[in-house]
Amino acid sequence: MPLQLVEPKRLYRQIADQLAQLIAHGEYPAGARLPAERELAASFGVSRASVREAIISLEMSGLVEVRVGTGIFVTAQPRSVERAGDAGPGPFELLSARKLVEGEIAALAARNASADHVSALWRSVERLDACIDDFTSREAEDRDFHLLLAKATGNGSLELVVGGLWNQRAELWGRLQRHFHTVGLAQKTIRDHAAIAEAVEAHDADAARAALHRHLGRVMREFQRGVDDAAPRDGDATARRRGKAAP
Amino acid sequence: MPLQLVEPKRLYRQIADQLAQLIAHGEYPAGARLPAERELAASFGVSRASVREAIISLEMSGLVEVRVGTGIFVTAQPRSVERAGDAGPGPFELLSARKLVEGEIAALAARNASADHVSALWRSVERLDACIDDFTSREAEDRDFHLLLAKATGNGSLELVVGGLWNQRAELWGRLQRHFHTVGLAQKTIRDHAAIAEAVEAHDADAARAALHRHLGRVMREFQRGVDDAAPRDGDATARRRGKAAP
DNA sequence: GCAGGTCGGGTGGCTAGGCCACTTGACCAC
DNA sequence: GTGGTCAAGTGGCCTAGCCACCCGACCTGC
Repeated sequence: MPLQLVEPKRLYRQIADQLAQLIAHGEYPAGARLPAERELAASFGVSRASVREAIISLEMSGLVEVRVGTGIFVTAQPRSVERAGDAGPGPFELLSARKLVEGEIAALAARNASADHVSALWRSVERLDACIDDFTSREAEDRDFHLLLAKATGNGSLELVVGGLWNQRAELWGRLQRHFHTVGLAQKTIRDHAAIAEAVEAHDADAARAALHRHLGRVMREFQRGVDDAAPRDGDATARRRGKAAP
Repeated sequence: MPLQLVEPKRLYRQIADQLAQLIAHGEYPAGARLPAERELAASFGVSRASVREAIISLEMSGLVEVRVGTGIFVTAQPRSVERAGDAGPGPFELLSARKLVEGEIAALAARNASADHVSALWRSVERLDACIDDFTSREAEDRDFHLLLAKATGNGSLELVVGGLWNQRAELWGRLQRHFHTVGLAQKTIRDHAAIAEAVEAHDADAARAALHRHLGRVMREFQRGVDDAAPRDGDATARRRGKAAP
């Protein structure tokens, strides 16, 4: 029993976390086949049902693809960011796109949000605080906050836009998460979200936009640091170039 | 066995879909408790394991929240405004979302566009002029222009965002057959696109944003006229109501 | 009366073991 | 070579059961 019985969180999440880590660390590269469910169950010391639940959650996150009768495969993702080659948008593009789009969304949300929307935002902040130790639910809560912000604009299309941005993020997830899963970072995120919620509650559009820009700006800087730490040679030059116009 | 044996997709997805429908249709309003897993299993005629998998997928989608020893609860989010016969965002929501998002994209494009990008925009305007009589290629050309504008920002994520907005548009038009697109409208579109291209070429961000706002604002007004003609009652009141908070 | 405890029914969490349908590739006959 | 068969491996799904937890009803005892 390598996993604690009834300690912190649901079993399938622990398993999903561990598998996600293995994938992120390159143990199972994109396109690779994971061990069979029965093997995973044995090696984790859990039942096959729990493994299946974990797999389903990974499937939902787009990290993994299940082919019946064949196996479970790591979703084919664009080449790793550490390699200079890039297919699809990189993390900095995504983050600056989010800054642009979600900044305006925050401003509009500040103008349109109802009391219900505001309290939903605050509840999300509280939930994030509550699950600070659980990587998976932290991710979900983060996403939720930004979706709630979009919802607070009262414009369903904008919700879908933000959802699309988070889907883009999911594609980068395996690469990003290594740099993004410290608790300290999550705590800063809580403060940022709270600042945004506050501005929305005050119906201050400019403050909301600014707070969101600060939030994502900080995330960009943190990620930059992560890239520098991981690859002090030229990783950041590559990354920085990717953030500018691509001729 | 009310559910087909080995038909289309995995069981848990079918169950999740049905539950999501029930939630969307207000069968289980926000905050309500779903029937117990065992009951759901019985009523669906499936095993509890499958129900659990479905619940986990709904949990991952943020539709549902599981409280151990207590029950499964619908997450407090009012996506159930199904009433007036429309699911998903309406045309006015989509257009104002595009105004918000693409306005900023136009401004950024004005700052970042290279000479190549600018000439690509002009070529698109010319092509639109050339195929003014062909409804289908006119549509494609229109879409192309807006995608080129996003590409001119140099940010791949923004291209995907605009692509997503046009997908929303495609779905909308599937629902409401009314493509009130006239040649006269297309000619105004050409002028609008030209104005945007001009502002981008001049690297004038504010002018670009304003030109795009004018463009989509005009489209909104035209569409409004179409709605009024077709249904003089309250077509837009519905749309407007959906923009406010849903109790 | 009213705190404070107990207890039991209901709920989700997880395990064990089993059967089925599907995929794949090796093997064999033609 | 081509085509078919067949068996092993895989995920899909089920049954049956025990456990930990939550909560309300029901008792105590002050």
